[in-house]
Amino acid sequence: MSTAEETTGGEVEPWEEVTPDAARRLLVAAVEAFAERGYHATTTRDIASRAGMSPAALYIHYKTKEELLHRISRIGHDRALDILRTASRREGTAKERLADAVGSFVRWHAGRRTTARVVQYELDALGPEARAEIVALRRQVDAEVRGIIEDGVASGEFDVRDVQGTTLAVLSLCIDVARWFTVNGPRTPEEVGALYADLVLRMVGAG
Amino acid sequence: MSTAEETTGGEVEPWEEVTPDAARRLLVAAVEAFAERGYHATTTRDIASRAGMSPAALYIHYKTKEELLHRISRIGHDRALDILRTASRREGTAKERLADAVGSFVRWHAGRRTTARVVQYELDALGPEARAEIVALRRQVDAEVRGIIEDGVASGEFDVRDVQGTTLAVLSLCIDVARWFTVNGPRTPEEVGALYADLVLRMVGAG
DNA sequence: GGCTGCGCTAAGCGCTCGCTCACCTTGGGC
DNA sequence: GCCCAAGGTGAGCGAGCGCTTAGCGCAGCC
Repeated sequence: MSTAEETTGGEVEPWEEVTPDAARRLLVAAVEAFAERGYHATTTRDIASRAGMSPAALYIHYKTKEELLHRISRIGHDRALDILRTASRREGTAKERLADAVGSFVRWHAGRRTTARVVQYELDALGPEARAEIVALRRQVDAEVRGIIEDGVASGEFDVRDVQGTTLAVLSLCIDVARWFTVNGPRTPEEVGALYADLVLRMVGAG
Repeated sequence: MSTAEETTGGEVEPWEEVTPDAARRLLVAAVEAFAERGYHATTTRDIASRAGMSPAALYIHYKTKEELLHRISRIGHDRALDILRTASRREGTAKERLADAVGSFVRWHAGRRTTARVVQYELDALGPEARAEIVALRRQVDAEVRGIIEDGVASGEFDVRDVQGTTLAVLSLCIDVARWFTVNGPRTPEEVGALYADLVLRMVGAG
């Protein structure tokens, strides 16, 4: 269990909060389809058939295709935020906390790449209200990383001229992992996490 | 003119190679639409009406909607590669060349964000042969950046353990600019380019 | 053992998609 | 002044989309 936790960057088997079982199967199918082809290129028939059900079954558990994306995005952002908060609020120096935050955040983007891809790149497919809700979560993600960097600057551990710009760059680096990472590649999520943590420490002058 | 060149990261008014005029207007309209809503969410009617033409006019100049994306992606990648090659082959130390490459590459992604967005994020919408052609160009992009980093390591200017991994991270950082940058934001393309060049030099141990 | 309600399916509605086709307009050559 | 190619339009085709509806099978209760 704890091994699996480490390899995925935090969670054993996700979506356990989604019930009943048929709703979860549909949601998992939607994550895979959205990650592979994108939200707009995915049909409700494709999602249903991946879940082993008829097209109409989707509408028993979800009002629209967009509600599926919203649920996925919401749960994914909650999880991402949880990962960063855990790293941010542990004991230790700012350097240790930043390395932990970047390492686990990157492991999540690499290890749970299908989810991360949907979460990070399908935001624009949401309607205005749903998008506003998610954007608020993203601001909290930004605040969490910025907080660690500010702590490091205050304690003298870090040497950063533009805190907000550096925060943006750190998150940017982590998020883009979801775009290029593939399980067929030469690196494991752990290796990428360790490399990126090291690079980020250099970026803040603590390498 | 040279001012404009600097603000956009390299080019004054692009797409000049696309003729005749109607074909260029359609292509520019497609870039805007694809960048705003994504390839699959864009309709041929939307593209044509942005160009001030009827839906059927598109098919006089392009065989399919996908051919439009292919042309955009090809020209955009050529331009991106050109920017990196120019920086890579200028005279100067590896440190200067890497700062120049990252600075101009980032300025292009920020200043010509609509194009960059399509180029970097709509690759999967291409068919197999077209995608293969673009993937080859991307390998050349990677090689150009890796070359500079290898030069810096060889000359002792850089301290990099994992050259390929660091190359990936540098490109990743630059590319993700196209995802988050907005003209309404607080930073100009020049400012982001300068900040990112500085951060990248730190990543390679030359900050 | 019959009834009820829930989860699901088969069929299909209305719509919009990418794309086509028959026809129209226009500017240059003779 | 007439012709024709090039470049455009209006109308619409077949297909596939998101989503709905009528009804089926079956587990649980009396």
